[in-house]
Order: sequence, then C-alpha cells, then structure tokens
Amino acid sequence: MSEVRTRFAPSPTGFMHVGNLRTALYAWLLARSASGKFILRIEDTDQARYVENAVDVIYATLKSAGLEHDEGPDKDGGVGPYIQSERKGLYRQYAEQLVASGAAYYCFCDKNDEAADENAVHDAAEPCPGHCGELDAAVAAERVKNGEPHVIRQRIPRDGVSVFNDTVFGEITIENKVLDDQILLKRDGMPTYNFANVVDDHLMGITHVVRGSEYLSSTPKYNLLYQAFNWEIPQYVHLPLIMGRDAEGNVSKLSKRHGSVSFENLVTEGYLPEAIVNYIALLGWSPKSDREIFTLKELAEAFNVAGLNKSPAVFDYDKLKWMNSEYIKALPFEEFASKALPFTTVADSPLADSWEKIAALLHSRVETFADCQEKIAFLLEQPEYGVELFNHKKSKSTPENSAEDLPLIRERLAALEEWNAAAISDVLSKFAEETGVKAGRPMWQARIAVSGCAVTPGGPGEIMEILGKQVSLARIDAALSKF
RNA sequence: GUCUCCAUCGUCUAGAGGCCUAGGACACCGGGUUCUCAUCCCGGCAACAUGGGUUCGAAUCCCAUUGGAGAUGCCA
Repeated sequence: MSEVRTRFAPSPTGFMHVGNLRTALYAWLLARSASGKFILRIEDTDQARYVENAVDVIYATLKSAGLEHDEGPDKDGGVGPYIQSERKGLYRQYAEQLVASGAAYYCFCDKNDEAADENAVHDAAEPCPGHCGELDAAVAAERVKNGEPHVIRQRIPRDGVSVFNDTVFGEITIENKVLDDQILLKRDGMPTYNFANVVDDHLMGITHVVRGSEYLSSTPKYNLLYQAFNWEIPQYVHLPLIMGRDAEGNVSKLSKRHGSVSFENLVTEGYLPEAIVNYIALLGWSPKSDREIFTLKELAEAFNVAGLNKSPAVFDYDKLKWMNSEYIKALPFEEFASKALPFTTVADSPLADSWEKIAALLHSRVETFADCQEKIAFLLEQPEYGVELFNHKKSKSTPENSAEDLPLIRERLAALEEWNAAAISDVLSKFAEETGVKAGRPMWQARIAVSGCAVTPGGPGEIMEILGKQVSLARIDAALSKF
C-alpha cells in the first residue's frame, strides 16, 4: 500500500478564495488522516495573470490557517520544482511524446479565429477551424520545424464512452464525442492547467486528486491523457461547490459579487482564522454528529471522506459570524484584548490606558473584531442626543425626573473619592434607595447622561470608571444643560 | 443548444427501508436572568420538490417530470 499524497495547487492570483482554501483543507485533512503527505504546487502557467508577491500570500494563508505542507517550493521533497513555470521544458517534452504516439497533434489555427466569436458554443466534433487533426503528421512536423506558431491539442476519440469512479460522486459516464480536443500546450509553450496537472500529479506521485466538482465533466479528458501515457489514474475526490447568493436571491459559484470571499478579506474584517477554517470544514462535509466546533487537530481526527457531500453548499455569513463569536468568546481575555485593539482607535486616544477595561466590556458582545469600534465609539466621543433618550418605561425614567435627579446624583458622584465601577454603582443604588425608586432609574439616567446611547456595552458604573471622574462629570453637566 | 451532476427546515446538515408524529446548528420569534445591551438559560416557528413505481412498509431503492448548479477557454 503506497503512501497517500495529496496536493494543493493554487494559482498565484494574489488572494485566497475560501473555496480554494476549503479544497486545500480537505486535501490536507485527507493526507493527515492517512498519515500521508500534503504537497503545495504553484500553478502559474498563465503569464498574463502573474501577480507580484502572490506566492507569499499563499504561504501566509496556509500558515495562518494551520495547513502546513510537507513539500513545496520552499520544502523540497525530491520531485520538484514545485512551481510550474519552472517546469516548462518538461511539458513540451511530454506533449511531443503524445504527438509522436498520435494521442495529440499540432494545431496551427489562429487564436483569434476562435476568439472572434466569444459566446459561440463549442462544437467538440470540430475542435479547430482548420481541421489540424487531419493534417499529415510529417507535414505538420515540418511546419513546426519551420517555426510556425502552433499549439498542441489532445486527440480525443470520437466514439466510445469514458467511465470513471469518483470518491464522492460515484460512477460517472461520459460519451467521448462530447469531449473537445483541448489544448495541451499553448502557443507560448506553456502547458494549460489541465495538461500540467496530469503531468505534475503523476510525476509528483499524487495518489488522491482533491478538487472542486467543476472538474467532474472534464475528468475523462484527464483520464485519456493518463491512458495515453500509460500512467496510473489517481483517485478522484471531487468536492461540492461553494455557492453564494446574490441580491436577486439567485445562487451561483461563490465569487466576489457575493461579498468577501477571500481568506485575507475575512481576516481583516475581524474573523479569526480558526473560525474560518472550522466553518468551511463544515461546508460540504459532515462529521456525522451534532458537533460543530472543531480545532484543526480534531478535524484531522474526525475527517472521513464518507462525510463528504454531493450537493452544493451556500456560504452563510450569518453562521460564520456565529461561529466566529464562539471562537472570540473562547479566547483567553488577554488574547482577545490584544487582537481586538488594532480594530479600534483606542490606542491613539486618551483612553489607551483603559483598554483592558474597555476590552472586558467587548469580549462577550462582538461577533467579529470589526464590531468593536462601533460599540465603543461613544467612549471616545459622545454622540449628539436628545432628552427623549431619558425616557425608559421599565425604570420609569423620564427627562423630567432626570432633570431633577441628575444634579443630586452628580453631587454625590463628585464627592466620591474612590472612582471605580463598584463605588459608582453603590452611589446610584443608595440614591435609589433613599428616594424610594428602583435602582434601574438612576442607572438609566446616569448611563444616558454619560453615554448618550440607548444601548451600550456595560452599565453606568463601568462606563464612568473608564471615562474617569472628570469626563464623567463633564458629560453629566452637558446633559443637564439640555433640560 | 449539448453534456454532467445535484435535490431534507430560509441556510449548513443528520438520516444509508421500519428507530422519523424527520434530529442538531445558524437565522428569526417569544420568555427568564441582568443597571441598558450582550452573554447565559428555556421555549417556538420551519423541510423530505412533484408524479409514478418496487415493498407488508420509502425521506431512504428505481423511473419520469420539474427545479437548480457546473462544464463546454491558448483561465485555473
């Protein structure tokens, strides 16, 4: 029994789509759960799409997600290079081999002939306008020798059917005649994704090909290639697609128009990498239990291809948010405080020293770190508000009684020597007791006066402690001037 | 157009012939706790696409219909 080897083969586009990340996750999980190897290969065969530093984004994402690779451009495992552009010569050699055996042929048609009619439906029976497949091999070889621009196309049989077995979708049968003579080697000498994949997967000893189900219908073309080379066909694990819902309510493959779909975007929006990974693990796979929160390690232990689903899964931001909030709440306080700080402007404010107290207010109240700033903005600067905010039915607070009570409360507060939440609450409670009202009333009155918000994280004591005596009293004075 | 795949609450899913008057989670709606809010606790709403079979019995098997998605690139 040979060792399981899976690979993740992203193209360096500069950002990591969560769908790609999920593919990487499952490939990693499959390798780890079988004590196999996880290989990273960079698919940069499209020169036009080259993006600076894109490979670094891939490394950073994998690292941040915890998906460590065993082999890759930076970790030689003996089957490199792991970057396709550095393997360029190899592909030509293999493509020529196919031409020699008749499984492929040179095509001299102009790119533009085909591109002219962009939306034209491709007719598999007529792969190129020039019928290059029918050209005499010797004549074609001569033209190539003379430097005529060309591509190499795969010669697909016009009859028969291709049958293959997919780990999740089962047996798939496709008639060969609907397969087109796909291009293997481009005019620039670079291989196409499909061809490079087959060559590299074989050369790198990949045993399980984990990829999205959008490749299901082109898999026979891959297999025909493997057969032409007389190579062993790997085991396919096609994953259900991740879908997004647009404004009209239609679903389609998750893309930018559906919202933030890249890992790094999600992170900058305040999601924890662990939460993102946990969430996408459950998109298309089920542990077959009611459990939902898993660490990466636990996922590796629980992972089983039997739990892979066939139907597409809609990416649900609400559920991601919920999961993120679970992860945030589970964070040790110190860690929460240090991770949340950069999402606020507190560090550059007079309240910087009170950050821990502020963070304590936030910890159980945010779903993403991005929620932080908005929730504590009133501490940094009190918003404009009207006296009607003093109305609160339950505590029987009104602008009128607030105008009466607040000066008295202010007086007691001003006399306070120990300025902390407990002492402040105590003043408020005592005041209520002495005037014969429920504690809720002065609490509400005071909180509105110092915050200017109907809803705040924390109560009047906590808010005033953070604000400090001077600012708190000043805010009460400001409130008083409104009556 | 053609080919392929898919089909359980709004969403993610459990369910592999009787354990299903279909379970869990998110969202939503109530209630409780709380100095507002949040946390936390309790409860509720809500689905087997349709039609035929097969079977003593079907969400589970088969067929058709309908619906959805993907593929059909010198993109990956």
